[in-house]
Amino acid sequence: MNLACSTCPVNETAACAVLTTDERDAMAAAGRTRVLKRGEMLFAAGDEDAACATLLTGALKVSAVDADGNEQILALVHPAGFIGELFAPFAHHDVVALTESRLCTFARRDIERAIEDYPALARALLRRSQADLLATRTLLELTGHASAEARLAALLHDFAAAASDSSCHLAQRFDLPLTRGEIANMLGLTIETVSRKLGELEDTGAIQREGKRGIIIRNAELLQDISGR
Amino acid sequence: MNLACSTCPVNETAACAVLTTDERDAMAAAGRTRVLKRGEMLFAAGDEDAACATLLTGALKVSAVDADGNEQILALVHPAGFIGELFAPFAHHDVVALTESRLCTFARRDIERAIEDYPALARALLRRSQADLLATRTLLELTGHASAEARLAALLHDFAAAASDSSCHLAQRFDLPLTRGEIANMLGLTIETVSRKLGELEDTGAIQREGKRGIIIRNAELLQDISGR
DNA sequence: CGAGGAATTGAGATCCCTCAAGAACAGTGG
DNA sequence: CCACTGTTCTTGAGGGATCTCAATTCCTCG
Repeated sequence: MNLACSTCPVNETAACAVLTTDERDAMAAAGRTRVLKRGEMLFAAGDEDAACATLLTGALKVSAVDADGNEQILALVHPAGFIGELFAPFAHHDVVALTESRLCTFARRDIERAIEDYPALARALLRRSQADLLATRTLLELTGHASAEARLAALLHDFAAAASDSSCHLAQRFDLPLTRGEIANMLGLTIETVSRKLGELEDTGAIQREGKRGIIIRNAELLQDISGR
Repeated sequence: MNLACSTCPVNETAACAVLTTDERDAMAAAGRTRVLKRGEMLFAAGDEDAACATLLTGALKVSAVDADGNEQILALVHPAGFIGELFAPFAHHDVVALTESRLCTFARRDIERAIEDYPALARALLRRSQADLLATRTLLELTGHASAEARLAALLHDFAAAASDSSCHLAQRFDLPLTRGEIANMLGLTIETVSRKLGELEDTGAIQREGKRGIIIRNAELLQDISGR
C-alpha cells in the first residue's frame, strides 16, 4: 500500500517533516504502512535487517529479555517517534505494540540511501537520536537511586505530561498505557510493589485510581515532590 | 592553539575521520585542544552554549546530580567519543574528567555549521549517537533487575574488554578508572556494597584485587556467569 | 612522619522481594 | 443475563538483600 503523507497525523513532527514534498513522495514510494495490534511485535532482538519505522498512532515499547526470561522495558515510543538501529547488523531489543498502532515502515537499505541522499533527514534523525538518548538517561537516573515511590511518582508525572495536549501542563486524568507488570519492568520493581505504592500514593492524596487503568491527578505538586524533582 | 589532525591519536576513529583532509583542516581552524585534570569539569548541567568535543585521550564521566546532591553516573566517554548535546538549549548533565584528558573542543555554532556543510559528519555523529544510546540502554538493563554482584561483575567485564587492545578478548589485568564511590553511583549501589561484593568476587576466585585500583581477571568465564549474560 | 581521603569491615534497620491467597475484571459461551 | 474461566490486580506475612551508621585500616601525598 502506498502512503498518503498529506493525511499523515505526524507529517509536521516526524523526521520526514524536514523533507521537501518531492523528497517525501519519493520516500513514501519505498515505505509501507503497517498496523500492529496490542502485543504484536515489530521486530525481535537478534533480527537481521530489522525494518525502520516512524510511529503514526498508538504506542510501542522497546524491551530486552535477560537470561532468566525477565523483560525489562528500556523505552516507550510515542507518535512521531522513530524506531530502528541504523548501523547495527542486527536488532538489540524487542519492539512491541502497547496499543493498536499504525506505523510507516521502511527497509533498512531504503533508509540508508535516504540518509545519503537527503542530508536534512540525517540531521533530523540525529536530533531524534539525541532526544532518545536524553530520555533513556533520564530513566536511568530514575531507576538508579530513587525509592519505589519516587520512581512511580515520576513515571505518573511523565505520563500525565505526555497525555496533555499542551506540553507545559499535566493532564488531569489519563489511562495508564502500561499494565502493572510493564510498569514494574520499566522501573525495576515487582508487580506487587507497584500495586502497593499506587495505593499509598492514593492514600496521601496525590492521585486517585479509577478502575484498573485510569489515574486522576489530585495533587500535582505533591506528586512532583514525591518524585524528588 | 591550532590543531594538528595528522598527529591526532583518534584521527582514524573519531567522527571527523569521515571528512576529507581539506574539510578537516577547516574544522581544525575552528577547534581548540584542551587538557582537563582529574576532577575538572568540561561543562555543568544547565550551562548554555556548552561546547562540544571529541575526546582524544583519557576518560570522562557524564553525570547527573539529583535534588539531594547525590551524583549518578550516566555514561563513560572513551577516546574518540563525542560529547555534546547538539539540539538542547542547555546541557542536561555534568561532564567531568576521570583522568587527565585531552579534548578537541568546538563552539556549538561551529559544530552546527559543520553539520550543515558536511553531510558525512552528520551521518557520523548519528552513528555515534546511536551507539551511545545502545550503551546507555545496556546500563539501564543492568541497573534495572540485576543483583549487586551481577552488576559489578558485568562492569568489571566491560572494563576488562575496554582495557584490552583487541576488541574480542579481555585484558588480564587493568586499573579501575573509577573510585568505589563512582562505581557505586554508576550501578545504583553504595560504596560499602561495592566494597563487600568486590571482596566476595575475590573469594569466589573470579578476580583478584591488586592494591586499590588494580584488578586481575582470574576466571573470566565465572565472571561472565555471575554477571548473568 | 603525620594528615587526609579512600576503602574495608561490622551490626542493625529498612525497603523491597518472594510466596501465597483472594478480589476485581474481561471475555466467552450458554 | 448469568455462570465460567483466565488474567490482572490487590493485599498480607515473612524473609533477604542492600542501605545506614560507625569504627578501623589502608593508601597517598605533603
